[in-house]
Amino acid sequence: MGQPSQAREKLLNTAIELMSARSYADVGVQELCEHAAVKKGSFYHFFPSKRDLALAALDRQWEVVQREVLERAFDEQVPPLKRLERCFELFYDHHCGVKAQTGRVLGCPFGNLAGELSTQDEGIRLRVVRIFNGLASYIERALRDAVKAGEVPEMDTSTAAQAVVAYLEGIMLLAKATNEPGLIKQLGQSSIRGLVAGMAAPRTPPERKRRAVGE
Amino acid sequence: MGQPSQAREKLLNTAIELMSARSYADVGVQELCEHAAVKKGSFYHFFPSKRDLALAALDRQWEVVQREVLERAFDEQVPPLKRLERCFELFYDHHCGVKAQTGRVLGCPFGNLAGELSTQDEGIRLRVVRIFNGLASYIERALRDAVKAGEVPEMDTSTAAQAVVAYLEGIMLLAKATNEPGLIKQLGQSSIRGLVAGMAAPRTPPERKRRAVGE
DNA sequence: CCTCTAGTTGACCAGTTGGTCAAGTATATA
DNA sequence: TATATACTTGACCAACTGGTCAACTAGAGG
Repeated sequence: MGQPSQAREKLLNTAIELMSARSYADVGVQELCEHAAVKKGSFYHFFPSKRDLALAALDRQWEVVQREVLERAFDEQVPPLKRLERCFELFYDHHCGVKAQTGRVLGCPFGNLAGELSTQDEGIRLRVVRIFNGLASYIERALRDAVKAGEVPEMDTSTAAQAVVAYLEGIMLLAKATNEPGLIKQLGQSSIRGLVAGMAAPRTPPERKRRAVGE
Repeated sequence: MGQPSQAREKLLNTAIELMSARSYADVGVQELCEHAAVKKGSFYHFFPSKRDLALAALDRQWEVVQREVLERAFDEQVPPLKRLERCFELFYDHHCGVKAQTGRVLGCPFGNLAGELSTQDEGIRLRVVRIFNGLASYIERALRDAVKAGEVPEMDTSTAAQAVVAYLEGIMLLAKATNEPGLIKQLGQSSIRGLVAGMAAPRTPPERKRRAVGE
Protein backbone atom coordinates (compact mmCIF):
# COMPACT_ATOMS: atom_id res chain seq x y z
CA MET A 1 0.00 0.00 0.00
CA GLY A 2 2.06 2.88 -1.35
CA GLN A 3 -0.04 5.53 0.37
CA PRO A 4 -1.12 4.00 3.66
CA SER A 5 -4.30 6.09 3.58
CA GLN A 6 -4.34 9.85 3.56
CA ALA A 7 -7.20 9.95 6.01
CA ARG A 8 -5.08 10.33 9.10
CA GLU A 9 -3.07 13.13 7.58
CA LYS A 10 -6.15 14.94 6.33
CA LEU A 11 -7.76 14.74 9.75
CA LEU A 12 -4.64 16.10 11.36
CA ASN A 13 -4.47 19.06 8.99
CA THR A 14 -8.17 19.74 9.29
CA ALA A 15 -7.96 19.70 13.06
CA ILE A 16 -5.10 22.17 13.00
CA GLU A 17 -6.95 24.43 10.62
CA LEU A 18 -10.34 24.43 12.30
CA MET A 19 -9.31 24.27 15.92
CA SER A 20 -6.74 27.01 15.52
CA ALA A 21 -9.34 29.23 13.95
CA ARG A 22 -12.08 28.56 16.48
CA SER A 23 -11.67 26.33 19.53
CA TYR A 24 -11.45 22.72 20.57
CA ALA A 25 -15.01 22.51 21.78
CA ASP A 26 -16.53 24.37 18.89
CA VAL A 27 -15.23 21.95 16.28
CA GLY A 28 -17.12 18.69 16.33
CA VAL A 29 -16.11 15.28 15.07
CA GLN A 30 -18.74 15.52 12.38
CA GLU A 31 -17.44 18.80 11.00
CA LEU A 32 -13.88 17.50 11.17
CA CYS A 33 -14.88 14.48 9.11
CA GLU A 34 -16.84 16.43 6.52
CA HIS A 35 -14.05 18.94 6.04
CA ALA A 36 -11.45 16.20 5.74
CA ALA A 37 -13.73 14.10 3.52
CA VAL A 38 -13.33 11.16 5.86
CA LYS A 39 -16.10 9.01 7.26
CA LYS A 40 -16.66 8.99 10.98
CA GLY A 41 -15.85 5.34 11.26
CA SER A 42 -12.43 6.04 9.76
CA PHE A 43 -11.89 8.83 12.23
CA TYR A 44 -12.16 6.35 15.07
CA HIS A 45 -9.98 3.90 13.24
CA PHE A 46 -7.09 6.37 13.46
CA PHE A 47 -7.86 8.20 16.67
CA PRO A 48 -9.46 6.70 19.76
CA SER A 49 -11.15 10.01 20.53
CA LYS A 50 -11.41 13.63 19.52
CA ARG A 51 -9.06 14.53 22.31
CA ASP A 52 -6.40 12.22 20.90
CA LEU A 53 -6.65 13.99 17.57
CA ALA A 54 -6.08 17.26 19.41
CA LEU A 55 -3.05 15.78 21.11
CA ALA A 56 -1.62 14.63 17.80
CA ALA A 57 -2.37 18.01 16.24
CA LEU A 58 -0.52 19.67 19.10
CA ASP A 59 2.57 17.57 18.42
CA ARG A 60 2.43 18.27 14.73
CA GLN A 61 2.10 22.00 15.24
CA TRP A 62 5.03 21.99 17.59
CA GLU A 63 7.16 20.26 14.98
CA VAL A 64 6.18 22.89 12.45
CA VAL A 65 6.86 25.80 14.77
CA GLN A 66 10.25 24.41 15.59
CA ARG A 67 11.17 23.93 11.95
CA GLU A 68 9.65 27.09 10.52
CA VAL A 69 10.22 29.56 13.31
CA LEU A 70 12.51 28.48 16.10
CA GLU A 71 15.29 26.88 14.09
CA ARG A 72 15.41 29.96 11.92
CA ALA A 73 15.18 32.54 14.70
CA PHE A 74 17.56 30.89 17.12
CA ASP A 75 20.32 30.28 14.62
CA GLU A 76 23.51 30.24 16.68
CA GLN A 77 25.23 32.46 14.13
CA VAL A 78 22.97 35.34 15.09
CA PRO A 79 23.91 37.50 18.11
CA PRO A 80 21.99 36.19 21.13
CA LEU A 81 19.54 39.03 21.79
CA LYS A 82 18.96 39.49 18.09
CA ARG A 83 17.63 35.94 18.10
CA LEU A 84 14.80 36.92 20.41
CA GLU A 85 13.89 39.83 18.19
CA ARG A 86 13.87 37.59 15.15
CA CYS A 87 11.57 35.20 16.93
CA PHE A 88 9.02 37.94 17.52
CA GLU A 89 9.48 39.14 13.98
CA LEU A 90 8.77 35.73 12.51
CA PHE A 91 5.65 35.35 14.62
CA TYR A 92 4.59 38.78 13.49
CA ASP A 93 5.09 37.91 9.85
CA HIS A 94 3.17 34.70 10.26
CA HIS A 95 0.22 36.40 11.92
CA CYS A 96 0.12 39.05 9.23
CA GLY A 97 -0.17 36.34 6.64
CA VAL A 98 -2.92 34.54 8.50
CA LYS A 99 -4.83 37.75 9.02
CA ALA A 100 -4.56 38.62 5.36
CA GLN A 101 -6.12 35.26 4.53
CA THR A 102 -8.69 34.81 7.25
CA GLY A 103 -9.28 38.34 8.52
CA ARG A 104 -8.39 37.17 12.01
CA VAL A 105 -5.46 37.01 14.36
CA LEU A 106 -5.63 33.50 15.77
CA GLY A 107 -3.03 33.80 18.51
CA CYS A 108 -0.90 30.93 19.73
CA PRO A 109 -2.46 27.49 19.24
CA PHE A 110 -0.69 26.17 22.33
CA GLY A 111 -1.79 29.05 24.50
CA ASN A 112 -5.32 28.82 23.16
CA LEU A 113 -5.60 25.15 23.94
CA ALA A 114 -3.97 25.60 27.34
CA GLY A 115 -6.46 28.28 28.24
CA GLU A 116 -9.44 26.26 27.11
CA LEU A 117 -8.53 22.81 28.38
CA SER A 118 -5.89 22.95 31.11
CA THR A 119 -8.46 22.54 33.86
CA GLN A 120 -10.34 19.81 32.05
CA ASP A 121 -7.81 17.51 30.48
CA GLU A 122 -4.61 16.66 32.23
CA GLY A 123 -3.08 15.04 29.16
CA ILE A 124 -3.51 18.15 27.06
CA ARG A 125 -2.30 20.36 29.87
CA LEU A 126 0.91 18.37 30.27
CA ARG A 127 1.56 18.29 26.54
CA VAL A 128 1.27 22.04 26.35
CA VAL A 129 3.54 22.45 29.35
CA ARG A 130 6.16 20.34 27.61
CA ILE A 131 5.84 22.54 24.54
CA PHE A 132 6.21 25.67 26.63
CA ASN A 133 9.30 24.16 28.19
CA GLY A 134 10.67 23.37 24.77
CA LEU A 135 10.16 26.96 23.72
CA ALA A 136 11.76 28.17 26.94
CA SER A 137 14.84 26.11 26.28
CA TYR A 138 15.47 27.82 22.94
CA ILE A 139 15.16 31.13 24.74
CA GLU A 140 17.32 30.12 27.63
CA ARG A 141 20.12 29.06 25.33
CA ALA A 142 20.03 32.49 23.74
CA LEU A 143 20.05 34.13 27.15
CA ARG A 144 23.01 32.10 28.33
CA ASP A 145 24.86 33.08 25.20
CA ALA A 146 23.89 36.69 25.78
CA VAL A 147 25.31 36.58 29.28
CA LYS A 148 28.50 35.00 28.01
CA ALA A 149 28.80 37.65 25.31
CA GLY A 150 28.27 40.38 27.88
CA GLU A 151 25.16 41.58 26.06
CA VAL A 152 23.27 41.27 29.29
CA PRO A 153 24.06 41.13 33.03
CA GLU A 154 24.37 37.90 34.98
CA MET A 155 20.94 36.42 35.69
CA ASP A 156 18.83 33.37 36.44
CA THR A 157 18.45 32.42 32.80
CA SER A 158 15.87 29.74 33.52
CA THR A 159 13.44 32.12 35.20
CA ALA A 160 14.16 34.80 32.64
CA ALA A 161 13.34 32.38 29.84
CA GLN A 162 10.02 31.59 31.47
CA ALA A 163 9.35 35.31 31.73
CA VAL A 164 9.95 35.70 28.01
CA VAL A 165 7.62 32.80 27.25
CA ALA A 166 4.96 34.42 29.42
CA TYR A 167 5.47 37.73 27.67
CA LEU A 168 5.25 36.08 24.27
CA GLU A 169 2.07 34.24 25.14
CA GLY A 170 0.51 37.37 26.60
CA ILE A 171 1.31 39.32 23.46
CA MET A 172 -0.26 36.63 21.31
CA LEU A 173 -3.38 36.74 23.42
CA LEU A 174 -3.64 40.52 23.24
CA ALA A 175 -3.04 40.43 19.51
CA LYS A 176 -5.85 37.91 19.18
CA ALA A 177 -8.24 39.89 21.36
CA THR A 178 -7.58 43.14 19.53
CA ASN A 179 -7.28 41.36 16.17
CA GLU A 180 -4.22 43.46 15.62
CA PRO A 181 -1.00 41.69 14.54
CA GLY A 182 0.87 44.95 14.88
CA LEU A 183 0.90 44.43 18.64
CA ILE A 184 3.31 41.56 18.20
CA LYS A 185 5.81 43.79 16.51
CA GLN A 186 5.20 46.79 18.71
CA LEU A 187 5.36 45.01 22.04
CA GLY A 188 7.92 42.46 20.99
CA GLN A 189 10.58 44.77 19.74
CA SER A 190 10.16 47.70 22.05
CA SER A 191 10.54 45.95 25.33
CA ILE A 192 12.03 42.54 25.02
CA ARG A 193 15.53 43.87 25.63
CA GLY A 194 14.32 45.70 28.70
CA LEU A 195 12.61 42.61 30.04
CA VAL A 196 15.72 40.51 29.95
CA ALA A 197 18.00 43.36 30.98
CA GLY A 198 15.81 43.89 34.02
CA MET A 199 16.14 40.27 35.07
CA ALA A 200 19.61 41.01 36.42
CA ALA A 201 20.15 38.52 39.22
CA PRO A 202 18.81 39.81 42.56
CA ARG A 203 20.04 36.42 43.77
CA THR A 204 16.48 35.02 43.87
CA PRO A 205 14.96 37.23 46.62
CA PRO A 206 15.26 34.83 49.56
CA GLU A 207 11.77 33.39 49.82
CA ARG A 208 10.06 35.87 52.06
CA LYS A 209 6.48 34.81 52.56
CA ARG A 210 4.06 31.96 52.21
CA ARG A 211 4.95 28.94 50.16
CA ALA A 212 2.82 27.87 47.21
CA VAL A 213 0.15 25.40 48.21
CA GLY A 214 2.04 22.51 46.66
CA GLU A 215 1.25 20.28 43.74
CA MET B 1 -41.51 42.39 45.68
CA GLY B 2 -38.62 43.01 48.08
CA GLN B 3 -36.27 40.67 46.22
CA PRO B 4 -37.13 41.00 42.54
CA SER B 5 -36.22 37.36 41.99
CA GLN B 6 -32.86 35.94 42.87
CA ALA B 7 -32.75 33.91 39.68
CA ARG B 8 -30.79 36.41 37.66
CA GLU B 9 -28.21 36.83 40.37
CA LYS B 10 -27.88 33.10 40.90
CA LEU B 11 -27.36 32.52 37.20
CA LEU B 12 -24.72 35.20 37.09
CA ASN B 13 -22.81 33.71 40.00
CA THR B 14 -23.13 30.20 38.64
CA ALA B 15 -21.85 31.28 35.26
CA ILE B 16 -18.84 32.92 36.86
CA GLU B 17 -18.12 29.88 38.94
CA LEU B 18 -18.52 27.21 36.28
CA MET B 19 -17.17 29.04 33.27
CA SER B 20 -14.10 30.25 35.14
CA ALA B 21 -13.38 26.72 36.23
CA ARG B 22 -13.92 25.12 32.85
CA SER B 23 -14.77 27.02 29.67
CA TYR B 24 -17.61 28.79 27.95
CA ALA B 25 -18.39 25.94 25.61
CA ASP B 26 -18.13 23.21 28.18
CA VAL B 27 -20.79 24.66 30.44
CA GLY B 28 -24.26 24.17 29.00
CA VAL B 29 -27.46 26.06 29.69
CA GLN B 30 -28.89 22.98 31.32
CA GLU B 31 -26.03 22.61 33.78
CA LEU B 32 -26.13 26.32 34.50
CA CYS B 33 -29.81 26.06 35.36
CA GLU B 34 -29.49 22.97 37.51
CA HIS B 35 -26.59 24.44 39.47
CA ALA B 36 -28.42 27.71 39.99
CA ALA B 37 -31.71 25.93 40.75
CA VAL B 38 -33.47 27.92 38.08
CA LYS B 39 -35.70 26.54 35.36
CA LYS B 40 -34.65 26.91 31.77
CA GLY B 41 -37.62 29.07 30.93
CA SER B 42 -36.50 31.53 33.59
CA PHE B 43 -33.03 31.56 32.17
CA TYR B 44 -34.37 32.89 28.91
CA HIS B 45 -36.58 35.34 30.73
CA PHE B 46 -33.47 37.07 32.07
CA PHE B 47 -30.96 36.47 29.29
CA PRO B 48 -31.73 36.31 25.61
CA SER B 49 -28.98 33.75 25.11
CA LYS B 50 -26.12 31.94 26.78
CA ARG B 51 -23.73 34.36 25.24
CA ASP B 52 -25.52 37.28 26.88
CA LEU B 53 -25.11 35.61 30.24
CA ALA B 54 -21.40 35.35 29.53
CA LEU B 55 -21.30 39.02 28.63
CA ALA B 56 -23.04 39.96 31.87
CA ALA B 57 -20.72 37.68 33.83
CA LEU B 58 -17.76 39.40 32.23
CA ASP B 59 -18.99 42.79 33.38
CA ARG B 60 -19.64 41.54 36.86
CA GLN B 61 -16.21 39.99 37.17
CA TRP B 62 -14.59 43.17 35.98
CA GLU B 63 -16.41 45.13 38.69
CA VAL B 64 -15.17 42.67 41.28
CA VAL B 65 -11.58 42.74 40.06
CA GLN B 66 -11.60 46.51 40.11
CA ARG B 67 -12.98 46.65 43.63
CA GLU B 68 -11.06 43.79 45.18
CA VAL B 69 -7.73 44.04 43.40
CA LEU B 70 -7.11 47.15 41.35
CA GLU B 71 -8.45 49.77 43.74
CA ARG B 72 -6.35 48.23 46.48
CA ALA B 73 -3.18 47.70 44.45
CA PHE B 74 -3.19 51.03 42.66
CA ASP B 75 -3.79 53.16 45.73
CA GLU B 76 -2.22 56.51 44.89
CA GLN B 77 -0.59 56.65 48.30
CA VAL B 78 1.68 53.77 47.35
CA PRO B 79 4.89 54.52 45.40
CA PRO B 80 4.18 53.98 41.70
CA LEU B 81 6.25 50.92 40.93
CA LYS B 82 5.29 49.35 44.22
CA ARG B 83 1.70 49.45 42.95
CA LEU B 84 2.55 47.09 40.12
CA GLU B 85 4.18 44.70 42.53
CA ARG B 86 1.15 44.80 44.78
CA CYS B 87 -1.07 44.03 41.83
CA PHE B 88 0.86 40.85 41.08
CA GLU B 89 0.90 39.98 44.76
CA LEU B 90 -2.86 40.27 45.07
CA PHE B 91 -3.38 38.10 42.02
CA TYR B 92 -0.98 35.61 43.50
CA ASP B 93 -2.83 35.53 46.80
CA HIS B 94 -6.14 35.09 45.03
CA HIS B 95 -4.89 32.20 42.92
CA CYS B 96 -3.42 30.50 45.97
CA GLY B 97 -6.80 30.64 47.62
CA VAL B 98 -8.60 29.27 44.58
CA LYS B 99 -6.08 26.49 44.22
CA ALA B 100 -6.44 25.55 47.86
CA GLN B 101 -10.18 25.18 47.32
CA THR B 102 -10.39 23.67 43.87
CA GLY B 103 -6.98 22.15 43.33
CA ARG B 104 -6.61 24.19 40.17
CA VAL B 105 -5.13 27.43 38.96
CA LEU B 106 -7.86 28.92 36.79
CA GLY B 107 -5.96 31.79 35.22
CA CYS B 108 -7.52 35.04 34.15
CA PRO B 109 -11.21 34.81 33.27
CA PHE B 110 -10.88 37.60 30.73
CA GLY B 111 -7.88 36.06 29.06
CA ASN B 112 -9.52 32.65 29.05
CA LEU B 113 -12.66 33.94 27.37
CA ALA B 114 -10.65 36.04 24.93
CA GLY B 115 -8.64 33.00 23.92
CA GLU B 116 -11.68 30.82 23.48
CA LEU B 117 -14.11 33.19 21.81
CA SER B 118 -12.32 36.16 20.23
CA THR B 119 -12.50 34.65 16.78
CA GLN B 120 -16.09 33.53 17.17
CA ASP B 121 -17.99 36.30 18.90
CA GLU B 122 -17.26 39.91 18.16
CA GLY B 123 -19.30 41.16 21.11
CA ILE B 124 -17.32 39.13 23.61
CA ARG B 125 -14.05 40.06 21.97
CA LEU B 126 -14.80 43.77 22.19
CA ARG B 127 -15.92 43.51 25.79
CA VAL B 128 -12.69 41.82 26.75
CA VAL B 129 -10.68 44.41 24.86
CA ARG B 130 -12.41 47.15 26.83
CA ILE B 131 -11.56 45.33 30.04
CA PHE B 132 -7.93 44.99 28.99
CA ASN B 133 -7.89 48.68 28.22
CA GLY B 134 -9.35 49.40 31.63
CA LEU B 135 -6.61 47.38 33.24
CA ALA B 136 -4.01 49.12 31.13
CA SER B 137 -5.21 52.50 32.27
CA TYR B 138 -4.59 51.64 35.93
CA ILE B 139 -1.11 50.57 34.97
CA GLU B 140 -0.45 53.55 32.79
CA ARG B 141 -1.38 55.94 35.58
CA ALA B 142 1.16 54.21 37.80
CA LEU B 143 3.77 54.41 35.07
CA ARG B 144 3.18 58.11 34.51
CA ASP B 145 3.54 58.68 38.23
CA ALA B 146 6.70 56.59 38.19
CA VAL B 147 8.19 58.73 35.44
CA LYS B 148 7.24 61.90 37.29
CA ALA B 149 8.80 60.55 40.49
CA GLY B 150 11.96 59.66 38.59
CA GLU B 151 11.56 56.00 39.50
CA VAL B 152 11.82 55.16 35.84
CA PRO B 153 13.16 56.80 32.67
CA GLU B 154 10.99 58.73 30.24
CA MET B 155 8.92 56.35 28.11
CA ASP B 156 5.83 55.77 26.01
CA THR B 157 3.66 54.91 29.00
CA SER B 158 0.76 53.76 26.86
CA THR B 159 2.77 51.09 25.06
CA ALA B 160 4.53 50.16 28.28
CA ALA B 161 1.19 49.66 29.99
CA GLN B 162 0.10 47.34 27.21
CA ALA B 163 3.32 45.44 27.61
CA VAL B 164 2.60 44.96 31.31
CA VAL B 165 -0.92 43.76 30.55
CA ALA B 166 0.51 41.27 28.06
CA TYR B 167 3.06 40.10 30.59
CA LEU B 168 0.37 39.71 33.25
CA GLU B 169 -1.90 37.73 30.96
CA GLY B 170 0.95 35.53 29.85
CA ILE B 171 1.89 34.80 33.42
CA MET B 172 -1.68 33.87 34.24
CA LEU B 173 -1.78 31.52 31.30
CA LEU B 174 1.49 29.86 32.27
CA ALA B 175 0.34 29.55 35.84
CA LYS B 176 -2.82 27.88 34.62
CA ALA B 177 -0.98 25.52 32.31
CA THR B 178 1.51 24.49 34.96
CA ASN B 179 -1.13 24.62 37.69
CA GLU B 180 1.44 26.46 39.73
CA PRO B 181 0.40 29.75 41.37
CA GLY B 182 3.99 30.30 42.45
CA LEU B 183 4.77 31.40 38.90
CA ILE B 184 2.73 34.53 39.43
CA LYS B 185 4.88 35.56 42.34
CA GLN B 186 8.14 34.43 40.81
CA LEU B 187 7.69 36.00 37.40
CA GLY B 188 5.77 38.99 38.64
CA GLN B 189 8.21 40.22 41.20
CA SER B 190 11.48 39.30 39.61
CA SER B 191 11.11 41.07 36.33
CA ILE B 192 8.35 43.61 36.31
CA ARG B 193 10.75 46.39 37.23
CA GLY B 194 13.07 45.35 34.47
CA LEU B 195 10.26 45.27 31.93
CA VAL B 196 9.22 48.83 32.57
CA ALA B 197 12.77 50.06 33.03
CA GLY B 198 13.61 48.60 29.67
CA MET B 199 10.80 50.49 27.97
CA ALA B 200 12.89 53.65 28.06
CA ALA B 201 11.73 55.74 25.12
CA PRO B 202 13.59 54.88 21.91
CA ARG B 203 11.29 57.53 20.44
CA THR B 204 9.06 54.92 18.80
CA PRO B 205 11.52 53.36 16.29
CA PRO B 206 10.47 55.22 13.14
CA GLU B 207 8.25 52.67 11.39
CA ARG B 208 10.74 50.71 9.40
CA LYS B 209 8.90 47.97 7.58
CA ARG B 210 5.53 46.78 6.48
CA ARG B 211 2.36 48.15 7.95
CA ALA B 212 -0.17 45.92 9.68
CA VAL B 213 -2.83 44.65 7.34
CA GLY B 214 -5.41 47.03 8.74
CA GLU B 215 -8.63 46.49 10.63
C1' DC C 1 -5.86 -19.34 -4.01
C1' DC C 2 -6.35 -18.22 0.74
C1' DT C 3 -5.80 -15.53 4.52
C1' DC C 4 -4.47 -11.70 7.15
C1' DT C 5 -4.35 -6.96 7.94
C1' DA C 6 -5.42 -2.12 7.19
C1' DG C 7 -8.72 0.72 6.03
C1' DT C 8 -13.67 2.00 4.74
C1' DT C 9 -18.46 2.49 5.13
C1' DG C 10 -22.99 3.79 6.89
C1' DA C 11 -26.30 2.77 10.12
C1' DC C 12 -27.01 3.42 14.82
C1' DC C 13 -26.93 5.11 19.84
C1' DA C 14 -28.32 7.66 24.05
C1' DG C 15 -27.61 11.98 25.72
C1' DT C 16 -27.22 16.82 25.13
C1' DT C 17 -27.21 21.22 22.73
C1' DG C 18 -29.23 26.11 22.72
C1' DG C 19 -33.59 27.76 22.40
C1' DT C 20 -39.06 28.32 22.24
C1' DC C 21 -43.54 28.68 23.90
C1' DA C 22 -48.15 28.79 25.93
C1' DA C 23 -50.03 28.62 30.16
C1' DG C 24 -49.73 29.64 34.81
C1' DT C 25 -48.81 32.30 39.41
C1' DA C 26 -47.85 36.03 42.14
C1' DT C 27 -47.66 40.84 43.29
C1' DA C 28 -48.35 45.93 42.84
C1' DT C 29 -51.02 49.41 41.34
C1' DA C 30 -55.17 51.77 39.71
C1' DT D 1 -61.95 44.12 42.16
C1' DA D 2 -59.75 44.35 37.74
C1' DT D 3 -55.66 44.73 35.27
C1' DA D 4 -51.03 44.96 34.05
C1' DT D 5 -46.47 43.42 35.01
C1' DA D 6 -42.84 40.27 36.48
C1' DC D 7 -41.64 35.95 36.94
C1' DT D 8 -42.12 30.69 36.82
C1' DT D 9 -42.99 26.31 34.92
C1' DG D 10 -42.53 22.19 32.14
C1' DA D 11 -43.22 20.36 27.86
C1' DC D 12 -41.25 20.55 23.48
C1' DC D 13 -37.93 21.06 19.40
C1' DA D 14 -34.66 19.85 15.63
C1' DA D 15 -29.98 19.47 15.34
C1' DC D 16 -26.09 17.76 16.98
C1' DT D 17 -22.71 15.53 20.44
C1' DG D 18 -18.88 11.96 20.86
C1' DG D 19 -18.72 7.35 20.11
C1' DT D 20 -19.79 2.22 18.53
C1' DC D 21 -20.20 -1.53 15.53
C1' DA D 22 -20.63 -5.21 12.17
C1' DA D 23 -20.08 -5.78 7.55
C1' DC D 24 -17.34 -4.81 3.77
C1' DT D 25 -13.22 -3.97 0.42
C1' DA D 26 -8.60 -4.08 -1.13
C1' DG D 27 -4.03 -5.29 -1.35
C1' DA D 28 0.19 -8.00 0.32
C1' DG D 29 2.44 -12.35 1.73
C1' DG D 30 2.45 -17.09 2.09
